[in-house]
Amino acid sequence: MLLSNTCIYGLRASVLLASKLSDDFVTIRELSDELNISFHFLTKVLQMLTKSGILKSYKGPNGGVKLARPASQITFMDIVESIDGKQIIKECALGLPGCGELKPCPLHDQWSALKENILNMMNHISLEQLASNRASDQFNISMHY
Amino acid sequence: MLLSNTCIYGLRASVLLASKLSDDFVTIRELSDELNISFHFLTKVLQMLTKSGILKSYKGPNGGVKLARPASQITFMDIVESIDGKQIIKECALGLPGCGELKPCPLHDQWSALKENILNMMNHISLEQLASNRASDQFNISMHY
DNA sequence: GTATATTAAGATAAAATACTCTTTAATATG
DNA sequence: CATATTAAAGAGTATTTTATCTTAATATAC
Repeated sequence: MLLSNTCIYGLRASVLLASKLSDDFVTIRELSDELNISFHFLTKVLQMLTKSGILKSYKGPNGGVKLARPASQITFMDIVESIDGKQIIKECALGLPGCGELKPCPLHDQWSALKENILNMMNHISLEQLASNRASDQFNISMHY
Repeated sequence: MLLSNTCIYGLRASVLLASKLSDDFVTIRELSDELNISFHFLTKVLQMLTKSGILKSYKGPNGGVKLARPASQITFMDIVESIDGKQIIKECALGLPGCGELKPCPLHDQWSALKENILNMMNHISLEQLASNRASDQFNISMHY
């Protein structure tokens, strides 16, 4: 599994937030109900996103969370990095110490190519695209034998 | 991280076995020393591969483990499935219940394409190729924007 | 058969991840 | 000010993954 459960929860909540038309704060309870995720756990996850500046939060009545920037300016990768960290994809699949351009491991070239594809996807797809289900506009991935 | 640590250990040990010229059994101690992995833990990992028929083992003096088939007939995926199971790559990155062709989630198409690439690589690269560092012969992955 | 080499199996421990519960802080409303 | 609503913070539990240690089983050599 590439992404942690925690990260997937964060992504799903963020996409849901991006799909909301109004700019009002949305309560975490509402999100957790819609997504069928434990309220308390989702609270923890969204705290991470708030701390990293992806969400804004507001306490008290009519409070909740909302995206801190327009959905078009938040990428899939922003969420992933904020929750799972920058090193989701290891240098190489075999995790060999010191694997790199200089001393590539047996799988280095193939892995690099796949890694690039994954990272590109994450870096280029925005919450807006995910929310509007138009993510596919952006990409054309192919593989030749 | 796509693969578990356990799985990566199994892969590294298998590639090392595939690189041995003689058909003798190799002790797990020798493998763990060469790979710098805890002997006891590697023993557990290789037990999985033995149980699933990828390795043969032999107890006692001159015992050890060896590949059960020619390295050309064992794929990267054989090892991965045997250790991390068949579901390394979830249906879709967002892990939405019920995501599929019928009711695709926002990321379904992109994810499917990447997934295909990853699975293809794992299914087509053999231990022989990994051991001889000729894995790159097989592939030509590209991505267009 | 005794000693030695080796994997297999089981029991336990440590660390990371996933999840829950309780309390606190901030804000709004009357 | 009192009450209600909400996120933040903290403490605790459960599960999974990673790792270690000990004992058993199997084979060899003498």
